[in-house]
Amino acid sequence: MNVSETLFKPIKAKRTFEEVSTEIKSLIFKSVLKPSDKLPSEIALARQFNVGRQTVREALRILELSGFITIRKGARGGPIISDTISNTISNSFLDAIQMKSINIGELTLARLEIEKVVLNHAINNADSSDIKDLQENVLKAKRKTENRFQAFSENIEFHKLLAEASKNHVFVIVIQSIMAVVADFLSRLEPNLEKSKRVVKAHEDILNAIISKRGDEAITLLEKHLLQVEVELQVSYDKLTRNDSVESGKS
Amino acid sequence: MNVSETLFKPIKAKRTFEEVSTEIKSLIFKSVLKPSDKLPSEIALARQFNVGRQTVREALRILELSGFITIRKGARGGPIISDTISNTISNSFLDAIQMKSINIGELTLARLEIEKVVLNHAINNADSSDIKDLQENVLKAKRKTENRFQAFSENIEFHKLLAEASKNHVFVIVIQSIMAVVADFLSRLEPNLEKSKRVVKAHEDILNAIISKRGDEAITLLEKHLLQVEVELQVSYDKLTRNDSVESGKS
DNA sequence: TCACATTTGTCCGTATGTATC
DNA sequence: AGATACATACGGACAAATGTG
Repeated sequence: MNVSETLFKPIKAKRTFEEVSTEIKSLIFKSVLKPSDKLPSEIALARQFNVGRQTVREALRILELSGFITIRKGARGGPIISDTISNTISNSFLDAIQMKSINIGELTLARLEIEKVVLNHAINNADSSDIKDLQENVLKAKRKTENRFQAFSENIEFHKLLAEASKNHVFVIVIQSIMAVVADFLSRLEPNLEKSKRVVKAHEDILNAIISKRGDEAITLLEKHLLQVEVELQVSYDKLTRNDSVESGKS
Repeated sequence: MNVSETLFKPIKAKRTFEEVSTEIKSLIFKSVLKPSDKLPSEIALARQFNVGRQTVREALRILELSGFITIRKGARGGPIISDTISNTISNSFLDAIQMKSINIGELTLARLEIEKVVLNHAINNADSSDIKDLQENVLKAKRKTENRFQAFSENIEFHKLLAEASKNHVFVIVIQSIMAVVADFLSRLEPNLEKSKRVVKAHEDILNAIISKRGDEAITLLEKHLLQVEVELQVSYDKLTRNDSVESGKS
């Protein structure tokens, strides 16, 4: 009868390591524990929570995978509160993408549509600080390519900075997740300086359009840019998957 | 060896439990292990990998949190390959949302923009099977509200079905993640049958517009629907956060 | 209903590798 | 270079849960 009560009550018996991890997690949410704070060692935590070390370890494993803490080994090491959690979502995203075996066209389509929306908001909401970040990003990427290095991470970062200029955290998280997938695709390809240069140029053009408030042009440029990337990605990827007998040797 | 690959993957695959978890994960990716397959017990895995049981447990913990396996206790229990991984992303999303303390307006704005895009693709790509799923969803929700029950999960599901009709897995994953956040917000509010009925009605109208190929109308209806939900959400939420000394009592 | 076997959950002791001082 | 502190990892043990006969 009382369906509504049981509906939201997980009858799941909580395991001790889950209680420990959620306890620590909630301390982080409440900002009692802040980024770069150091947690007690495993042994100390085990004593304080009155549980075994293995239990603590599994709790720490969860927090680590969820991106709340990083763990350093050695003296003065131990669990440390992380400042970012987003790369964890990206990892989950990557897993899901791999499970669904998503192809480049599908990825590009979704990316294009969502980034257009985000760019639109970025154009309207970007302040001088955002513009400065974007300019520095492009400049750094430019210098790198001029020195005959690829600007891989900078070119990924550009899109994250655009998302941040939209002033909407949800957009930021979504774009970060998608860019992780894009980066994963890109990382499998062989380096190509010319392509990297073209990307930097495209970013520069988009940024200039944003600065001079030519919103429609910025979106058109973004569209062209992403479709161009897709073509290059597709070509390289086909070449790669042709000899795709990638087997990890047994040991 | 292959330095170029390790350049962007300085992931320390050093720890033993990580090697174990990635090994099992890759078996899942290669479909050697399929959903509902049963993995050996911890002790058996420890023997086969020639590692300790603690190491196996930490590897299983990772796989469990990543959504690849579920674990049952007791005889004939053990780790089982899951068929879905998406709820994991949603959990990470929820964590990130909580960290950034995202508000309802921000969430609705992003949701609206992204869902409009997705709906657009759903209108163009939905086949008869998608329409049938959506119709059944609305029908089920309707019956539930007529029997004076809320159609909570059905109303969430409606938006996921819309995303699936877009025929783009990336959209599906993104929408699922966002809806997890929405569901989280909603679950904190007190049940309200009238609101649930209004939502079902809105879904029905949107679905009818899709069926009769009135794309623009469908989008307009969606827009109205989401904004209406936002208003209700905001009102209820303000009421809720007024007496917000929410403390989880120890038991 | 009642044992029984299986498997996870948890704790403890110990040993080793590693980073810091 | 040596001592210290910490994570990592192994093995043994028992409790709790759960399905089977």
